[in-house]
Amino acid sequence: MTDSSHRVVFVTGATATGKSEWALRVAEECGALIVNCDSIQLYKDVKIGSGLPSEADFARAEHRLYAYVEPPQEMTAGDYRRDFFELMAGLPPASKVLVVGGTGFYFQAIEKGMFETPAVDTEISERVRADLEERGSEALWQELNQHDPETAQRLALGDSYRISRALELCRAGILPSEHRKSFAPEPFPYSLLKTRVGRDRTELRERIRRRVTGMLEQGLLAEIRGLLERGLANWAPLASVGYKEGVIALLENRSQEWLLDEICLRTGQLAKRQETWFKRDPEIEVFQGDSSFPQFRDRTLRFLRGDGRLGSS
RNA sequence: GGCUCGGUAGCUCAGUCGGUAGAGCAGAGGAUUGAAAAUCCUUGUGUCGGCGGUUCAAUUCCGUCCCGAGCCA
Repeated sequence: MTDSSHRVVFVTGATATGKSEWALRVAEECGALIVNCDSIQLYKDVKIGSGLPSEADFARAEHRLYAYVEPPQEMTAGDYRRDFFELMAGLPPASKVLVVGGTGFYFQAIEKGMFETPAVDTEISERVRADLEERGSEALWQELNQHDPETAQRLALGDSYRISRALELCRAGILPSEHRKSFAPEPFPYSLLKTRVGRDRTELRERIRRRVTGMLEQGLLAEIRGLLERGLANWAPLASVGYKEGVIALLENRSQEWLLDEICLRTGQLAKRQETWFKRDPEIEVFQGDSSFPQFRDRTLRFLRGDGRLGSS
């Protein structure tokens, strides 16, 4: 992390906006490296449903952090951050990097850093999960409120996910609210440009439908069946959009039409959440639709070549 | 053609023993610090199928017509 001569562009955006293709074209032109920032494309053996780039696309530019995590291993934002900086540290000086993906939380993890909390015993987290099953999220919220009222107040009673995590820390003797308070984001160590590929909602829905149709034709269900046969039903990626619905389709014997509609619906909802995340950051430059690709291209190329910004640090 | 059951929010439906109506889903907006493609939060006025009648008052009762499903001819 000491070499700060790399130049990094975040290419963010909702799923199916076409950000991979945009990044690829820029990479081809200037020899940039493409780094994944998608929480599912990190994993091996979830090619079709995660929308992993094709072999042909992989051949167009150098790609990193794609399909490298072996099942049943699971990643966290912290793991991703570690892998990202390890990769960056190993690059030749003055590398050009395009970080492409739709996982806002992971972009945040590399840009701003994470709270430094010690690892929690798996025993404790398993206990919390079991308690959640038995007693429900409100009961856990009550317990959290005993330990750390400040954190409890921030969380909705139904937010089982965050309540569990916070309670886990409390039971391990850590106060989440204190970590939050003492946290100071460390500056990103490289020159950074943040972009987002925007897309009109109706157009995006059409693109999603086309893409999901393609996934089904390529054999999404067969891919899922294979994963289930390997005993991976509880593996995190199988809970993601496309896989979750596919598992239900297999178990409940649903029709292809049902599955197509269901995945399109859930993907659209995912896209909205992704947009909400990225919209929050006013530093992200938005490029709306195909007609603004030329501007995107100029902006990113100039930045990567180092003549786009005066005295950037 | 006759009988029966339906026609209420974009969809599926609930409801009003007559005082102009509400859930789930969808949609929209938002949150987000170690599972994040996850997990949550906020948000519901619509000629209650059309037209007539009864009534102070009808989406609710009555008549009739239209549409859908089923049964009988």
